[in-house]
Amino acid sequence: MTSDFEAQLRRVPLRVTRPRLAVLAALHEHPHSDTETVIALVRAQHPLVSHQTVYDVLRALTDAGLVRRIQPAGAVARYESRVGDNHHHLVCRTCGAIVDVDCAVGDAPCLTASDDHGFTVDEAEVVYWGSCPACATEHHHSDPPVRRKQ
Amino acid sequence: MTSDFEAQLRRVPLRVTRPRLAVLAALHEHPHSDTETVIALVRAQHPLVSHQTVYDVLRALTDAGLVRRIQPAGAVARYESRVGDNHHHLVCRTCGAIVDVDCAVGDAPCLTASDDHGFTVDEAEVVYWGSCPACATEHHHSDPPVRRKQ
DNA sequence: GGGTAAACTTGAACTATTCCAGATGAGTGG
DNA sequence: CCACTCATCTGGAATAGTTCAAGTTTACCC
Repeated sequence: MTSDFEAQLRRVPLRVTRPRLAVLAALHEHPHSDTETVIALVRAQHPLVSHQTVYDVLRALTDAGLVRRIQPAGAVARYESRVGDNHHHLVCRTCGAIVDVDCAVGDAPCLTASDDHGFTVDEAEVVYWGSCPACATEHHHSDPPVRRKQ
Repeated sequence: MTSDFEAQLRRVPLRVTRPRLAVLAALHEHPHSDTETVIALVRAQHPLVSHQTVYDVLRALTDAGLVRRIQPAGAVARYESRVGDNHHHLVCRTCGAIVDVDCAVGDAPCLTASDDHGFTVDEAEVVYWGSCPACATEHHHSDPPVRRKQ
């Protein structure tokens, strides 16, 4: 498990450090975590890791393609370690929950705009907005509002 | 033109004020503007309008459905007055330019996820990422990097 | 083991946005 | 047409997420 993450880092290549292994492990077990959550998870094992290091690591891993940054409108950045496919996300407007959803129509149609206006398109990102099962059933209570940036 | 915006506000209903008319006019002539740009456009006619008022107006108009907020990952919020259809956007990774694109497959398929995991989906947002014609041809120069938040 | 660039720590800075309290004014009813 | 009232606007301060910068440590190559 750990050696798997080590191999991922060496393949990129990036130096193998404790903070990077801890971030990869955290995202593997808690997909769609935001930075604050990743910091807490990393510090559970290595209390002395600085927040700046986690920001640096997340950027390095994202640039290297080992993790993917997702940022629904009005929310903080979240990260996931599932990369390489083109899957999309369901996002709950109420509680912010995110779940993966496979691309509905395979790869190709997802990249095809009706008129590309001369753009060179390399990715089509789809976000399905709605309510998760839990929030849909109790939307009349005093919902604790999600912290949103917007 | 101005009376058209006035009618829009009364229909919602929202009070008709100079800041609101100015924001609607600004977005009508400069779609996909960010807040800073809207503030500048409004102040061209009404120099004394505060930035907080523009933020308030944009929120009120968004909540009322007269404008739509769009916020590509890692960028500041932008606004447009084209509402009511479900069109999508092409976004240039280099310069941040945004252009509208009609929904490729009509309405219904756009709302259909391959597996909704129990979510109640009310909107499918599609962002096509790539390079605009200008940036695609000169991507080797020292591109002035776009100010991005991420 | 020693050298070196990459990575980490610490602490401050920055930016977009929001919060707050008080002043103003648009719409309504007299 | 005038007064009332609540929505709206002003001005200023605060917040949160993220980034910048300088100096120290450490992973990797020889």
